[in-house]
Amino acid sequence: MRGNRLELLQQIYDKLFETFGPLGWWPAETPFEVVLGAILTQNTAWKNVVKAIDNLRENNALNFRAICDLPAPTLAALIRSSGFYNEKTKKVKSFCEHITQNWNGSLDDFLARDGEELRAELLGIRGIGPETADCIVLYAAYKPSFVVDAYTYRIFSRHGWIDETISYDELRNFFTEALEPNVPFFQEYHALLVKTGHLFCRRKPLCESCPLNVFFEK
DNA sequence: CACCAGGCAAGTA
DNA sequence: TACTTGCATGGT
Repeated sequence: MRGNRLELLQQIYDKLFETFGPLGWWPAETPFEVVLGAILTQNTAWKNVVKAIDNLRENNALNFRAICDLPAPTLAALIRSSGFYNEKTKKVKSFCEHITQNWNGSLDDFLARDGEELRAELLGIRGIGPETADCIVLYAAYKPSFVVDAYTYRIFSRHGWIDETISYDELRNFFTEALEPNVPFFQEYHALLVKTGHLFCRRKPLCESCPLNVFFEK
């Protein structure tokens, strides 16, 4: 595949969208649900997160105030299925405390700011690393912040498009330096990469039927 | 049975 | 700065 990076990234997107799209991420009803899901899915299969979210909903706890008021052990029990439940309880609580103490409890105000400022502030909260921060900026605040994850590394390094040892921010820059910032486009691109990784980039035999294999030829 | 999932932080050298 | 380890359930 020759040509510049923008061309390559656009062609990859087009191929994946033609195959799987549109996926309509993030699967959530509210920005707060996006935040919860982004934390709960850290190193965890999404299927197990859905159970936790459903549990919260059934207990009328799927909202900011309820999560703030729930005792930690109770919250931990409700999100048990998502794994690392003690750690994740602390993370969810620390996020809520941050909003309460710094934004008078207004998640809307917190999310309404400039994307880069928001990202930096998110990274200062215990339990929110670069991927979780970018998910919140992109899917909860609707600001263009490209999300990179383990599948992005695998897909792009196995094709020889990047060195697998580059940092998160370097891989993120690989996309944002070439692409025009566009929220729906970034949202769908990340979803398509996760879908592709999930289906074809787990074990090697599966790679044979990956739609991106056409890019190995030219 | 082993291995992995839509990471992150803390500890070590 | 660059590794390593703990966190933990549930699916394949």
